[in-house]
Amino acid sequence: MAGVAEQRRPTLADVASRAGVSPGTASLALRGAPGPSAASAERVRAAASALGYRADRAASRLAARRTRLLGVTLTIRNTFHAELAEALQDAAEDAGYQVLLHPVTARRGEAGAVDVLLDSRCEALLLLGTEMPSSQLAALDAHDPVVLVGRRAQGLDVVRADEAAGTALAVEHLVGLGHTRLAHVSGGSSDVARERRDGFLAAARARGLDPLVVEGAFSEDAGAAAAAEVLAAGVTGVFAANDRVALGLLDAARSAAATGSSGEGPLLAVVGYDDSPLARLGHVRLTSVSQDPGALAAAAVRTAVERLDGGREDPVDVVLAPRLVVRGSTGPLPPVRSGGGATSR
Amino acid sequence: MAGVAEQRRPTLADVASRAGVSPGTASLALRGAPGPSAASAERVRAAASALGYRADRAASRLAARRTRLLGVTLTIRNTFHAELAEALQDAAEDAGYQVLLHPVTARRGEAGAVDVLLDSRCEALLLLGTEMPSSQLAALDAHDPVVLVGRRAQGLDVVRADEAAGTALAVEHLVGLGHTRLAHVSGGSSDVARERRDGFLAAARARGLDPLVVEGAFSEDAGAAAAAEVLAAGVTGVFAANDRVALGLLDAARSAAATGSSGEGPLLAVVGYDDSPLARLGHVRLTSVSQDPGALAAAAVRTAVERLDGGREDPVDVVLAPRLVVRGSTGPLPPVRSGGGATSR
DNA sequence: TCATCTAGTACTCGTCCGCGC
DNA sequence: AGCGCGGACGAGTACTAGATG
Repeated sequence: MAGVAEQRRPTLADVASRAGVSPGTASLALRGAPGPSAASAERVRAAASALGYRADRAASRLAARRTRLLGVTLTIRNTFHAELAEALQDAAEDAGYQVLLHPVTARRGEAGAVDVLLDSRCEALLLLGTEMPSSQLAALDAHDPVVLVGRRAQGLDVVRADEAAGTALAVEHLVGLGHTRLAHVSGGSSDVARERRDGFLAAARARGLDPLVVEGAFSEDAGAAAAAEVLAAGVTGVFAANDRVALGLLDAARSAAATGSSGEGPLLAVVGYDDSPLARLGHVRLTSVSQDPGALAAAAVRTAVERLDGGREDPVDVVLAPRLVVRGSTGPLPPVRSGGGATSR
Repeated sequence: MAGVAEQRRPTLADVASRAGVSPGTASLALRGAPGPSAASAERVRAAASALGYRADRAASRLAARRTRLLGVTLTIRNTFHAELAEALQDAAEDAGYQVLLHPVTARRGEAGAVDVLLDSRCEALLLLGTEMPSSQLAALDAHDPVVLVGRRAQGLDVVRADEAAGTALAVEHLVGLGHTRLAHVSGGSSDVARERRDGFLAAARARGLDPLVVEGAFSEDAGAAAAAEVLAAGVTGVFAANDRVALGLLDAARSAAATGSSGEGPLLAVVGYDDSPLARLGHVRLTSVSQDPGALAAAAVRTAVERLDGGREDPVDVVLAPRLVVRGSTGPLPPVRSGGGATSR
């Protein structure tokens, strides 16, 4: 249905001549910059809207000699990344920047995404959950500020959640509910998984407990696989390495309870990690540690802007306190639940 | 850690002079365009890589008088949109275009996202699951080609999955397994929900069945709420309006089975819709109708490119056949399952 | 003479800057 | 001083005209 009104897009020159001013004046007026008188600014605005003028961002950025663009790479299917990206958008806008998102795809990979961002002259790179080797990261950072979100690296700006604190929150919550037989189903051997496991052990032992650790992975299957051992050990409170593990665990525990002797429903109080959409599912209602994407995003933008506008040189490591989102999957000991799995609301 | 090598980025002119050719020749050589001799092309490439030159995309687009940019709006938290976006990236690349993604955020909304894309001079707009009024869509389309993905609108290009066919696939699958007492838990009153309900009724009746329809919504809670009615009616096979509904239903049915008389596990075969990550969860293994994001993305790009490069004027309605992804949540009648819910693998 | 290659210039569209009024 | 103009500029591409063999 296009076709008809195929005339050339109006340019700034068109607006200027219609308003009877020079392009320079029109540019200032449209950006609300000081200079033009109120009267000419008004005439320019009127002309612009009459013509349906919209500034060409590519041209603006070229002429302005800076782009005010923050490049963001993310694994777009990762819902946590998605939430971060959304929050970054707002945070960047507040700082007078614009976000350029590029997903990491199977075909191009992270390096491909970064290339696009660099070719678009992003002034800084915010990498969500990057898996690039740190030598490459350092090389990038030598040219443009790089901010890592959710991953650590020597000598680079990092914004992350405090894993130990999040873990402690979970343990504290379980203990507060009366659970003393605790277990952790780990996420494997990655940095993050290790931090959570070590944090769990430290927090539990600090409370005089002798907790169980079942080695696992960041998957539902790992959680399900750990269920038998956890139940056999008489554990009542579990801290899972993340929500997926928690989900598998809950599900397996529920099934075991259903087929087993007591028909009382799940006997486990389970805390997850990430506060993913999974945790919010109506029938799951998983208590989970939230990394607060809004706060992480704001910190990431702030970190980049400090480098760009503030002239900071030394790398920072911003560690944010997570918070615990309590839902139905954790209850006091002995668990008082309806047979239906999640607690009644 | 930046700072040190803060010299000006090399430009095409730098590359050209180092290679001893004119900028025009260098430009052609770097793009692999015909013109330069093999020898000069090689010299240009060498100079470029020696200098670490990367063309400025903004400048290129400005000079080229076209951007070859496809603007995509999406609800980034929506995992289906995320999968589409990823597939669009690849499809666009194959067609010689580049995708510019802009998430719809709470703050700016769809109109805001579209504005950014238009200001970036995207040549066409691919809107994923748009909720814009069709008058606005028509206005956009009058200026630049608009392709709607997953939503219908008069007079506009549309790419979507065939809901009726997907529904029929689900019914056929259940009937093929021996189920004759079928039910559908609907998704409410939206267009898509209605198509799925009507498709279900038509497909079931075409097989001489008298199916049950429980009105619901696109949520786990709706699925859980429908469970009692479905079970009481003696239904054995359910087609849920989407995966979330299916999940709620499965969970409630499983709980009912656990507390109820027979300890045999879920008695329902359930088919979902969307083949979302939810369906793939290890402990869920939900049979689901897949809209095939790869195919949708390819069709969407093709549709846009036909308008841009092929000069097509009349709107098309591309309807793609969905496919059924069979997993553990559906089994033959009587269901032979281990007590653990999902079938053993 | 003709195809190949190349240089040079015009151009894209805004923004920045120096200068006059 | 406040306002506004004209033109250079940013980093490329398109096109034309000319040189080469």
